[in-house]
Amino acid sequence: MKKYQEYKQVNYPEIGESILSYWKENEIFEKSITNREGAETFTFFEGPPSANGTPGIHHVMARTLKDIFCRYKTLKGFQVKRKGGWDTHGLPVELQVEKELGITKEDIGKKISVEEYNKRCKETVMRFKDEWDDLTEKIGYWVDLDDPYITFDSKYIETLWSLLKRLYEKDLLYKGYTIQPYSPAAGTGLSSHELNQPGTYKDVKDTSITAQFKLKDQENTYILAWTTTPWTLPSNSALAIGEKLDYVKVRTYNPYTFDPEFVILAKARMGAYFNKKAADLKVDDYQPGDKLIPYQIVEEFKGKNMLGWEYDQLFPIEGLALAHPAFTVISGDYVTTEDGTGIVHLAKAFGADDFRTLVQNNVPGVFVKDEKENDIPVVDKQGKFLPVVGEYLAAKMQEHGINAHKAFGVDDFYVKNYTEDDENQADYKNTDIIISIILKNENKAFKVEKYEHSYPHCWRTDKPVLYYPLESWFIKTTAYKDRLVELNKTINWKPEATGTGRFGNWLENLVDWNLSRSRFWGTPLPIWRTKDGSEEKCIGSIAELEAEIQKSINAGFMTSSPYEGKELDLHRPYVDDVILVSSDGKEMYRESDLIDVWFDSGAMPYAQWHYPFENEDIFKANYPADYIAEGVDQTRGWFFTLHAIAVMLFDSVAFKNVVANGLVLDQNGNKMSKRLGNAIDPFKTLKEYGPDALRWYMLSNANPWDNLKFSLDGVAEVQRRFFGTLQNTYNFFALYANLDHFVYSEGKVIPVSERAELDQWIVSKLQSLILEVEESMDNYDATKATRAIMNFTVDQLSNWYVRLARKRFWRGEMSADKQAAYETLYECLSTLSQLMSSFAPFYTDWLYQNLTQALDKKEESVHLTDWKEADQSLINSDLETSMGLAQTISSLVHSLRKKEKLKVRQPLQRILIPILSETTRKQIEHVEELIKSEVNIKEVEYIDDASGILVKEVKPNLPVLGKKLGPKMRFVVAAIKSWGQEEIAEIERNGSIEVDADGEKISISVDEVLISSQDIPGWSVASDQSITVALDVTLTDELKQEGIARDLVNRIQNLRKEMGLEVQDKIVIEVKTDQELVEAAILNFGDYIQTETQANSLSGSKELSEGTALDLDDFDVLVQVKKD
RNA sequence: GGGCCUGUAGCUCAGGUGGUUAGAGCGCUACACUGAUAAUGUAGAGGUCCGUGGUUCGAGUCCACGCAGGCCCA
Repeated sequence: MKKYQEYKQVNYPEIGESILSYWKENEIFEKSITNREGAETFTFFEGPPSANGTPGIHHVMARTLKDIFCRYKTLKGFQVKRKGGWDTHGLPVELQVEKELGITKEDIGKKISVEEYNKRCKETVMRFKDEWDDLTEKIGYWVDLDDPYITFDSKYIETLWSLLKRLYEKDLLYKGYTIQPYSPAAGTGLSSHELNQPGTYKDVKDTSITAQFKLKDQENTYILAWTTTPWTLPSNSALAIGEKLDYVKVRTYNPYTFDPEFVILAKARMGAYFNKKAADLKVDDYQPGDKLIPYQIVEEFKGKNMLGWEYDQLFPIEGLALAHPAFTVISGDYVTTEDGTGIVHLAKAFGADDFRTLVQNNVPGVFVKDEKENDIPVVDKQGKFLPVVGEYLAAKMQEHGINAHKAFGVDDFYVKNYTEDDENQADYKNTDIIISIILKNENKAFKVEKYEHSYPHCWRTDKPVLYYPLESWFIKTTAYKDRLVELNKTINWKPEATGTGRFGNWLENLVDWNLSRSRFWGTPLPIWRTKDGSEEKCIGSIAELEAEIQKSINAGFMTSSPYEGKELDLHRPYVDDVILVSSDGKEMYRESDLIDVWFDSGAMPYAQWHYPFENEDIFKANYPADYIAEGVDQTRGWFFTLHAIAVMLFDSVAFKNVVANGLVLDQNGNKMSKRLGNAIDPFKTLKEYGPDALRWYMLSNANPWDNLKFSLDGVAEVQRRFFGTLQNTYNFFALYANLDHFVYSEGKVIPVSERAELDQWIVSKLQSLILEVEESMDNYDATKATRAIMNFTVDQLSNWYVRLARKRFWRGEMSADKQAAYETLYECLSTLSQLMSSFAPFYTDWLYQNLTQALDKKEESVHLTDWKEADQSLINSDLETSMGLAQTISSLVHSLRKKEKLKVRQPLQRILIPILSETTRKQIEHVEELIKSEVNIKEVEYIDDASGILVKEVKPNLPVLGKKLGPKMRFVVAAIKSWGQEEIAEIERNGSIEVDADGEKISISVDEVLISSQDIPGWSVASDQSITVALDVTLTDELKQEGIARDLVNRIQNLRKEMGLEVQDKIVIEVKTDQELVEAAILNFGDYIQTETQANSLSGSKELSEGTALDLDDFDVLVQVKKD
């Protein structure tokens, strides 16, 4: 009965499948959690995916990354609960449903009821859940799929409401304005999605003005700013510059009034405002009316220097005056020199950038008060100036004698073309033109021209869009900005730059969180208001809602609860049917907004447990998260909303460690897309390569935070090179262990100190590996860990240990040495199965089963084991250095043999190694036997000072000398390079030597130089950084004979194999040769040949007629091999 | 336009705190091994470290400005 299953071939996808069903049958995942009951918790939060599309290969990356640290921490003894989750609300679902139903947003509530529509959304959003679950299982991502949190669930929404209410009570939830695209013709806001419809952007010709803003307290000096929306100029409250841009002050004349003046603009924009032909004209020679206007730069400065400059309000309209810092120069990060003057006019009400920049600089905007004392812009929702501006413009028209196609009353100043006036009639003037003329007349315009540009239009009315302040609900994140920044610094970001840069900078420039969405499928905002806005209620729970409904029924506003006798659903439209009653008995209606879906996911730490309504203990034990991971594109999404809610409501971080992974691109570095056909199907890949190689490839190929250029060849390589090698190593072990009936028995093993040096070495390496993997994983660096494991497995274990130890497994009966070799190899394999199990969960469990099937004491799965700590007493760095030397020396000898065309089978007498220190000598002596057998030589000779043939070389120790000498370095370096053997001997003898450095005497000590051995004169040598090896290439007859004997063994082994003999079969050999050297070889090395080939007899014969002719380089031999 | 990331061999990637001859794997070439065998080993060839300038005795590494690609945001 074989104790260790042997495999001719392994099928990795099959291993994946069989282990998966083993896990399911035996509930291994569940046990990995229940096993750790009472242990310290390690908390992981699942960022919820949306299941309304099929999963891609990049999800394998993200989910693997999530999985590995949870598995690792479980092995380490933590209890790691991980609840799955689904993101179910939001625009993508709605758009998909609209598309499938062939409707638009307008139709919802008309062609289809909101109830029906939301039902469709709910169905659609989980459409691909099965596929997702399938992938999750197949790639071995352990997460609780049976009891996930779902964001549309009523309990989930109830938690959101309670959080919103807490924000509301802390005065952090408010109704404000945000600048949004708005269609005055349709009277409605437009979403960015509506703006992205084809045909929305059209090329139009608008009147553009470069206005002159007069600097305060400076005569005739103006800042120039350009706009394509002159009607926003009365609302100007600041000017923005780019701090790094170059600006000039130019002496010139106004082209309309011919007044002499100084204007300020970006240097790079001068070409657009001044005629080059006028460059040589004298400014003083100008006569009013001259076509060419001369100009002269009188000053140059950076934008930064302009910050804080004050200027006079362009339209000094009574009632629109503003306090400082209005009408000053501020910094705008988006200012460019691509068009205009490099100076941007800002109107708070009519541009999102303007609004943000002004708010950040605490500059007030131009508004008037309505009857409720609210700020409203000077353009109304029909797109028409309020009378306060209208009066001013009308008066100015009179003053300047401006005639138009019609008489303008105070209420006739529409901005854009929202009137139906015929633009072709005589004297047609729109508001922009009227403003232009006024400014020209008042020396406030430097240039007025028609400008063609692309501008968005309302898809329904075809009229231009207005950027306009619309009401929205906000979370006042800015109130907590400092705390958000501060707590972010305690989070361990991988990579760090995402935390300090991308996320940190974003926090530094924080604006309030716009929570409102005008859609249907999402979490409703739980705020009810009276019609006049005098009273508000924020509902924080279902119980509270029901109580309020009861009050409302009592007040007669509702006849019954819409939830009576129905399953509770907090979505629209049901929640919209709830009318509440105010304290003074007025009707209250719900604010129609839904909330941003990012609030849904950012609230998952609380909502997944229905906290605070339930599970307080679970919540408290699992908050904040120790670890989360998502794509770097979530920085301003999930990462931010988690952080914001945690800081604002719990004064805590939501997560302590976060890995932000990059994108998965195709192998050429292009984004994968189904449309381009370069997307990789994860299911197909899994079927072909199995989950382990795929996971391993993704983790080891590049750091997860770098983009991954995904290549199937790369997966294949990992499978072949790494898993293949490991599997070969296991097969080797199993083959011989079964032959020798070896079974590993813990507690009865030979102590490592009593095992062979080679064993001690690999065990030492293994302990070092455990430490390295631990350190990397504790630092959330999986790539480092996987690479270390690969290096150990392939280079150390397989290519060195197994190769050198092979013979110990082969022959003879079981011995202590053999036992030690088995135990050592077994320990390496079983330790690897655990070390690797986080990354390659299927294969390692399979390996673990194979290794432990003969044991009495074992776990059901490698994933249920306890982490085997490194035994640091077994780390022998001296031995590791020795073995390193052995590897280097062997490699050098191999390269010498190649150069001399002497194959390894030909034994050679000796190698010479120059030795500079006793330590090195001892380290090499330690592994001398190993070197000798590895490169097939008889002796190692050491050459030291006493030998008299050692030639040394000296180099400056630059890092040491550099600090001491600085600029004098080059003299000293030159001096040291000129040294011969005498100087080297002197510094070794005296410990120091004096050097002339450009006339100065400098003492150089022996530790400031590096002495190494050089060529041995007359020998063939090879050297590495620190070691030189010479090879004695003399071939004696005896060496030649031994070479022949080895050749013969080699050929006979081949014959045995051709004959199909088993390892243990015995043979008889007859050899015919007329070469003396061959005969001598058979005579002198007959025993060796027989032992090696398992021959019972070996005889030389002159008569042999049949047999195989062998070509031994220099000789021909006839050999006959028979089974005995 | 802004923030952040990346750029090293044909390909995928390593290269604390600046230091002498810039490394690994794959691929390629040659050889070896043939009792791990549809495996394995060894050696070799292969580099403008994206560019330009700067700091320094010394720069792949630090600084500035660019170029190319990417992500997020405008």
